Amino acid sequence: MSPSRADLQRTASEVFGWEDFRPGQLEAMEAAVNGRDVICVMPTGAGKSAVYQVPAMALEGTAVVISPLIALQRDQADGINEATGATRAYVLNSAQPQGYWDEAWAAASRAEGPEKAKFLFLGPEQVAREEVLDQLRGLKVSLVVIDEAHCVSAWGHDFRPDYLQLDQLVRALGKPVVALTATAAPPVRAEIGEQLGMSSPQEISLGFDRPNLHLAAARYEDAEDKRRAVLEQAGTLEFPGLVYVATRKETEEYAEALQEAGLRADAYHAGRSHEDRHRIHEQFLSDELDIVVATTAFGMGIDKPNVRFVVHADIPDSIDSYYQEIGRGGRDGEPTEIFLHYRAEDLGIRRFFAAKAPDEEALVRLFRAVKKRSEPVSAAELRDELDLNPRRFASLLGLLEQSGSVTVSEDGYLARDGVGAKTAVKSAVEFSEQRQNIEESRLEMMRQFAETSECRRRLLLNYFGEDAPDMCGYCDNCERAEADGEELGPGESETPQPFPLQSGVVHAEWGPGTVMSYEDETVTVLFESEGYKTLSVELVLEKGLLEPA
DNA sequence: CGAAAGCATTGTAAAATGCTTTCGGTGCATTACT
Repeated sequence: MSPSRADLQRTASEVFGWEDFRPGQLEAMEAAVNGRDVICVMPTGAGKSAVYQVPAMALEGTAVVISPLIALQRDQADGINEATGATRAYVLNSAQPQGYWDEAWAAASRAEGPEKAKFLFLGPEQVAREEVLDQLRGLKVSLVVIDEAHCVSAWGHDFRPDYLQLDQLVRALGKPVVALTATAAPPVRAEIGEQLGMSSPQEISLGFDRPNLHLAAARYEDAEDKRRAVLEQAGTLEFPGLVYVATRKETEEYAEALQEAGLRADAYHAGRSHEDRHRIHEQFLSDELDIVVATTAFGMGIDKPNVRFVVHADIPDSIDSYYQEIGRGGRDGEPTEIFLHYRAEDLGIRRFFAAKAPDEEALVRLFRAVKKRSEPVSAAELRDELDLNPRRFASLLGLLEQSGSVTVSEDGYLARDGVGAKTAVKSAVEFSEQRQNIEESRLEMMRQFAETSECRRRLLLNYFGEDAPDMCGYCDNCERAEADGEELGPGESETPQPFPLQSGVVHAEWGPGTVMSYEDETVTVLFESEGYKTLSVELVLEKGLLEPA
């Protein structure tokens, strides 16, 4: 029988010392113990870990936790082992000796008791290994947990393509999936569900509003003007704070300039040594640094309450990334300054990072290798045969699978009947182009945030599918409007809103979509296959561009 | 896509101009070296 609400509460209290739950936590836990897939969207610090840790301790068997960073896995495992006073969690990766793996497998196979492993932490790369998957199949598994689940869509396609094979794990274990993330706009949520092969997941979203973050932005024509403004501002805001930039070189340059101004600043990016990265992280946590200037490398797993500002010297690639980064500010609920320094040219480097066309020649070879077999073939066998670099291989195979030319089952990959190499490559390329269109439209939404003259908080909340008042009163645009004596009460906005927010609409060319926001006499619609499109409300009405779905 | 570095041109000396090339993020695992 599955654990009851009272069982969950008792486990939380006895094992972890948590006496009460925050909103959404219990709901998510109950769904999981009752065998339902869950996508749980909660800000960091809202107790996301509890959502899987409590059910995993209350259920029989071992939870398999997939997490993107080994450092993050260690933190979680240490927390569990400390709370339980025993080794209940194991972190498995290539740095561990065989003996440790053996010990973990043995501990997971034990009968329930104080020595049984209740959690195994792995990265997607480990789960993609046949022998690891076989071992997992042999265990009694309670839950499959995907931590930082937005990585599935952000990293899965090229950077860490093994994320694309997680549906194999889900299928092989046949247990409820708990996907956890701090940010996920509707298309990201949809992709998480799809990539993980979740069946009608329950979506639990805790609310995206962070009222203590003061949102503001400024636009520049000249790069040097922007640089000066960033440095000047960073010196006057209350510490500690974060400055996000696009490149490693910029982290070094800004950090140096800030040091020369007498501040305790350092540069953080993935090119620095492990020692430096660790030291900077520690110094930031203990308030020994005023400012960390960082690329996107700095962030996941940082839970510091008193970050007083988050300044972007370069625009991020999407509102999802932006929200994630600014969300590291003001966790203590105190007023926190969030500022975006923007130049239209800065969008260029984001386009560059997003632009990756698949290798058609390699796609042909891979598809032919699958097609010449009448029986399903394993990924490992294909990889050995084709001698492609492993990363590219996984990304191409994922593309063939997602574009529908290759099917995957527990036995392996099989070409779909009647599909030729030419068609397969064509669909894969089209699929990849469509994904890029969506990426481009997400960047376009970020540009809209940067350039808007209306309430920034409303734009953010609408992006995540939440309703919001016309004006929040606590962003630069609202303050300017108030100073100018503008007053926009509800329903008084000049632009007509022909379709309700979040309602379904259909466009003749772009198909079905969802109304996300109204802004400056335009309406933004999220189309399933095209991403975000912004249309003039006047034209929509005049030409009948949208029909209610 | 855009910034910056590298290089050649200009026209008789040095530095300024303009064209071409290069480079740019995120982490796992693995491998070849100290």
